[in-house]
Amino acid sequence: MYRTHTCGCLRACNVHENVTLAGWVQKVRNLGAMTFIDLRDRYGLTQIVVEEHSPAEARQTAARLGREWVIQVEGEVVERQSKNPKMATGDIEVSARRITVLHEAEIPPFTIEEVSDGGDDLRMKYRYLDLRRPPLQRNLILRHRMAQEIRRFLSDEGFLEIETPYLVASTPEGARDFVVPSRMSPNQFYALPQSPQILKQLLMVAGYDKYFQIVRCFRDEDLRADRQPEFTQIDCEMSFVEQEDVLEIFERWAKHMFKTVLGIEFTEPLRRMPWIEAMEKYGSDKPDLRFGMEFADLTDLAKGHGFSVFEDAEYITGFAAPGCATYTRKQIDALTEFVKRQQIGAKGLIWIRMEAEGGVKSSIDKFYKPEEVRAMAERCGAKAGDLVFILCGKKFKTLTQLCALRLEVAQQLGLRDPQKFAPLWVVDFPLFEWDDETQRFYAVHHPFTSPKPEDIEFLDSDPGRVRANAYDFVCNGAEIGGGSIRIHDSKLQEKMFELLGFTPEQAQTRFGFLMNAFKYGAPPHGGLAFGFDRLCALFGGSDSIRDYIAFPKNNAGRDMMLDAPNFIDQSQLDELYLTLRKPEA
RNA sequence: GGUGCGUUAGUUCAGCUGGUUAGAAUACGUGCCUGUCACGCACGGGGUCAGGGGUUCGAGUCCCCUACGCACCGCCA
Repeated sequence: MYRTHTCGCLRACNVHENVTLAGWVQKVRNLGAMTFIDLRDRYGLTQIVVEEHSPAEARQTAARLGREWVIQVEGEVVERQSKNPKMATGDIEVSARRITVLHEAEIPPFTIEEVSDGGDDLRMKYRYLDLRRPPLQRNLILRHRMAQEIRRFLSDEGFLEIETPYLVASTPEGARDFVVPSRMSPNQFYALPQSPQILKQLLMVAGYDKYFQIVRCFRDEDLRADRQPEFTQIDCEMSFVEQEDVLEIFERWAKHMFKTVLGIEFTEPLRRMPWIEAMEKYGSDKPDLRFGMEFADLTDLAKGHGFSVFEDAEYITGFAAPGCATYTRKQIDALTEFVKRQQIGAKGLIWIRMEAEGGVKSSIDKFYKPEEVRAMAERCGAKAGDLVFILCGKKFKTLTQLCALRLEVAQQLGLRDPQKFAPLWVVDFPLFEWDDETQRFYAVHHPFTSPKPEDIEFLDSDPGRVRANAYDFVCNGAEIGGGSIRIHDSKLQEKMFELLGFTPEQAQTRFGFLMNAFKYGAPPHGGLAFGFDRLCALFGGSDSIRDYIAFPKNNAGRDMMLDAPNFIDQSQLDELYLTLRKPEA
């Protein structure tokens, strides 16, 4: 037996017990006649002490130990002469009788402690060492607990966990597929699923009316801090439900997660915000509601005074930054530069300062009377001491730009508190989105999303006006989940394909198996999927999902530890009838 | 496809308007130390300044290209 206890469990009540521990040497402190060793496993740290009266062999072994050596220690639990209140095991230590080296270790490339000195790429390359650190262990333990709670809740609600295949057929539209060549069908390819969307709808046709799966999904798109090429979804689908049923059960689920995992209770119903309201008040379909600073439409107040910047604009909107009237010219200039950066693209930033003494000062004083400026500021909800920011231009572009500014200001004011949670549903998404470049409508969600019944009459006359039975679960400015009620009527589905510019033949080739399945009796159904990695990062209070995935990929989609992707042998290529081509220079 | 920032000791970083032998902290090694827990003290080893090209009497420092990393825009039905 390698150990009788773990490195996290011994307490004062264990004093005088003879124990055997095993783990990694985190640190050795040699004081001459006595040596202290911090021994680590995933349960914690226990201090080992080797003293002058300890057996000579134990003293000799202790003298040669290095960081990260794997050792086994036999000894007696003793009360410490000087306790360490910062350690869970700080009241005791193990006086070593025998130390066995199970494996020597090279000097690690970075320190493996609570706070590491290693940079991102080094920690990624030696991920197995980084994973020894308590913060990463806590993250993976959190992930495990969340997975357990998800399964418990959904299983109790009657959902069945059913696996769907990873080798499926490629369906263009949507994200780029990862593709897998088939040896047995030369020149043909499987695709890895972007999500089990169609398969879960087929499960509904098959009569499994409550399905869920914690499932890996694959998308060959560029990455971000919150985006990985393979990621995990909590994928759910239900039959004989309307939007209200789906929202009800998953709102209870979300509250269950907050309560059981974080101990946070939401007693009120979650806010449901129509998409258009989210856009007009926050400039985003995933508003961060941890703080206010709502936008106000100033178009009518601002126009008609001969200020050409406003006269030429389609939409004028602003918000009040609380307590920012004291911002210096330099700070405002920096924010102006921020919105003018290429990635945001505003032409300029207009400001109104509501001075604490009651005066009003603005960058547009030349064009407006003080009471006109004050009226604009007050519509933004500004009070004395606040600073109002205004942008103008094309409506949705301006709103998006102002959203970036709102988040930046909130960041500077420390309002994006990771310990605070502001969940909500965003509902009533538009069904279609017009693309200027290709001059056609695209499905905002996917082509199986059902329109709101009351908007079906506009499908032909004004497609842009049609709202969808689609919904997103949003928290702290991040889209955590989303879904829709699906179309189960084949006539309506055909109409959708037509509006999206598919010929009946194209629709048949791409989605024929789903359409054919529907012919045999499709129940009304709908569902949603949550991004599990994002949910873990949200609960853990982090913006980056990488630290919640045991073996993540880097910015360029590479696994720096395995050095994947990589070249394969010519014999493997031959077997697959593949030839390679040099990338264009 | 694009933008920004970065790459100097094992590691994290400093190195100003170009100018003698490139520094600090930490890690590592050796010695001393009986209550440390960020142990302390002393000494020591450790550098292709990412790679290539250019400007210059002279480049870690300025310019160009390439590679790599991070963040973002596009993209992600």
